[in-house]
Amino acid sequence: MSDIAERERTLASRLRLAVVRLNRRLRAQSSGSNITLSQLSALSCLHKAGALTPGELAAREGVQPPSMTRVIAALEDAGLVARRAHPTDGRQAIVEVTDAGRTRIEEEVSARERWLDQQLVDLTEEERAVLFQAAEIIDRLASR
Amino acid sequence: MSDIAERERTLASRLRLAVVRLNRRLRAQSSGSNITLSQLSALSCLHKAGALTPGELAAREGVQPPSMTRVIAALEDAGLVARRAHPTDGRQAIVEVTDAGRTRIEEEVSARERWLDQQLVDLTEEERAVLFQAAEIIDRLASR
DNA sequence: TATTGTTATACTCTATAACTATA
DNA sequence: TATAGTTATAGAGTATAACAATA
Repeated sequence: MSDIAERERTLASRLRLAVVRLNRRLRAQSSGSNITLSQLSALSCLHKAGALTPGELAAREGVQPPSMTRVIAALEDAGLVARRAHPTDGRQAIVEVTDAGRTRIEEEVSARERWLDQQLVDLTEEERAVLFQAAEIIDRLASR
Repeated sequence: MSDIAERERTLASRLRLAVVRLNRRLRAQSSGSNITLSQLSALSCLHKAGALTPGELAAREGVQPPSMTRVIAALEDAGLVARRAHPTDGRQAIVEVTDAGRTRIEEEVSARERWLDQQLVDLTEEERAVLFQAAEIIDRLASR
């Protein structure tokens, strides 16, 4: 194995472990909160996009449609999103964030990310800059 | 909210989404494979550390003892780790990787990380350097 | 009485397969 | 017949609470 391939294997291994561990910590923050991490993620996505069909939302979040069905149902039960009919295609639906959902996003994001926020404040400016760039790169990887 | 706090909130939000998405992709690679991502992670940890008690292993992986009990049981069933008695404390056990486990680590790591490896190869040298630094920072955050 | 580990139980997240309704 | 979405089912991953064995 060449040095470059070896370094990449090490990078893959390190990145995998780091991501698995941080994901675990982030999910653990959900205890006692109102909505789950997946629900918050989908809600944020809808908030940015405006309104999407369930299929579009599943594609953007990178999950299969049945997984998104459950997330949407939970958000709808909580009154945070609403469905309306698609104007031209009776099979599809349009999902959009309600006023209550918009209010909740701000509350939840700050509540759920309090732990992470605190960790980030403790870093140096340079370290935060690295994470900012890394987040963009990782997002690009995971979207492919 | 100050500009710095706002930027940190954005960073936390971006980092959270990136980590959730990459974690999902990494777990999805498990399909068709032999052991799960959690099992591989514990196995790699034991491989590096030599031999650990279940409690030590749980602490290093950042999970609760009952979660590690299940992971160890699966690895033991597969013959990849073995237990032996603790020399001085009858309550504890020593878990270590078997020869079969050592062989499997190399196979699995390369098989499981093939997807991630390919993504990393497609990046620039600078992007890989950012991820390398980010992995260290994230691991430090998640360990606290 | 304190510590280590396991068992019992439950919930989140996600997938695939099968089904329904509409195009 | 093809597409969008849901329902049914299953498995991974993890936690807390209760228990057993040993210190």
